[in-house]
Amino acid sequence: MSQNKPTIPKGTRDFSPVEMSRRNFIFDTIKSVFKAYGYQPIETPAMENLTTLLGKYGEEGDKLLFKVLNSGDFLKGVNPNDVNSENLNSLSVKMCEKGLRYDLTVPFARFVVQYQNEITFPFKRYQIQPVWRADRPQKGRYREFYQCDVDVIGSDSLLNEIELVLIINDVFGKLGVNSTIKINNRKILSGMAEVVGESERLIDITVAIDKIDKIGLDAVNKELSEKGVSAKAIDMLQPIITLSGSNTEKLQKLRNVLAASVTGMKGIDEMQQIFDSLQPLQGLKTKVELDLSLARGLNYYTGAIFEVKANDMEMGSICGGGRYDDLTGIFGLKNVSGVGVSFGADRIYDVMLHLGAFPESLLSSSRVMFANFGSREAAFCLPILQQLRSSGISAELYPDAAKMKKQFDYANKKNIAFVVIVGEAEMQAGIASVKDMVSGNQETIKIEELVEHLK
RNA sequence: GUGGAUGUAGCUCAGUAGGUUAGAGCAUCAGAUUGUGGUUCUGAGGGUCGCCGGUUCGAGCCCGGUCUUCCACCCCA
Repeated sequence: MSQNKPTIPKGTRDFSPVEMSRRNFIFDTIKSVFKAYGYQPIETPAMENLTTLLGKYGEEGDKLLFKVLNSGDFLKGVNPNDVNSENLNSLSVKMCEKGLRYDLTVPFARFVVQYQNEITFPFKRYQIQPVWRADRPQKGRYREFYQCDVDVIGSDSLLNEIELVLIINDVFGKLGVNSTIKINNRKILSGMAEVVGESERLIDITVAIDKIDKIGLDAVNKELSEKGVSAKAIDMLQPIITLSGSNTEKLQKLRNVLAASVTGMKGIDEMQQIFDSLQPLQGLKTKVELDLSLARGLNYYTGAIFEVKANDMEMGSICGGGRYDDLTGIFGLKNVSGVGVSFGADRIYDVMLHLGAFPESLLSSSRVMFANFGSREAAFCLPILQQLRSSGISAELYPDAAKMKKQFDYANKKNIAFVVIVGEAEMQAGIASVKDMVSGNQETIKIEELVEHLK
């Protein structure tokens, strides 16, 4: 018997009924939008083979993978000489053949390759499940959190990118979260690196300029220099990093700068096409802006890159994604391009809570509670409750014949809209006293008219 | 992984130079009110002061370690 207080692991959380109703509101909203665009759900296991996960998220990502210790003799195959801290990676692979998934995209790629003959392409799927990262927790960062992924795989068309923008717009519109979609293209970034003669440092360059909003231009230049980017190249990068104007103005300027790069020009064309298509779509509440400083660390992106930030609260990105031309290639299926985004439900929750964006109605459970006066009255009420329920009115009977004060208190705390009182007198007369818990008014209703009255 | 803060009742926090039985508000429960909540009044319960160790006659307070949460970096949803 442990005397210690029960706890849960660092960075994980329990969710109360109130929190769950809010979380479900987010999940249900997102799901309804995904369905409206014809996406179908899948699920994959919490654990994947470690070989599926390793090497997909960069060096940093590998470190953040939770590994699952083998069952039984996990030291089998481990040479005592191998046990030292310089050898942690190969050691952990010997003792752990499974790991918790780090995101939903890589398991999805695995899924697509594994079931390629049963899938109809283009395959539009959504997936809402938790993922785990051994990160150090802080604001908006958890070790267990939910991602809500939508992806189309098996189609090169830019219509998919456009559709994703519309989905993002719909989701945040329905949730009432003002946000901005930042969009960039990996090909433009490649073109930049190519034009300044630093192609092999693409990742370093993108990671550095990704920070411009946070640390400023000077610090970005310093970081570039520290990463070994030549002074000349940094100089050439300046007009690109600090590019301003409308989306099309930016693209125009870029055409001049990147004229020498075939890849870069292709990226510009792609972006132009996306913006042109979005132009005539009215009612797009969410701003879409070309942001060249948007890089995103995941190195499997090859085309468009998306990131969504909440306008009214400081929070990391609440949604992100992009196009990956060859993610399935590493699992043996070549030439299949996909594009998708992932909504961070937990961050969206934090933003909505901060903004007070959750509907009040989420707090109530039943619409109606019947007061309990004893077994005879309760028995009389049960059929009435069933009638209400079958009419779509959620109703409950207080389980004990407790004091009225206690029963009303309960209804009050649970935000129940009406309390129905059927005691001896009401039973005799075939009526019910119905109290509106918001206004405090109470009226007498015939039992037969209850359903109609409470709708 | 690096650096910094934090931890006292269910919650939000007091706690004076280390000195008897550690306090408040809110919440909970009971009563005032035997068929009426959200207002009021009265009373009650609830804490090994995150955990482990050290210094001291004596530690909530000082020291070391550890864990949690939070913040910055790294990276990211």
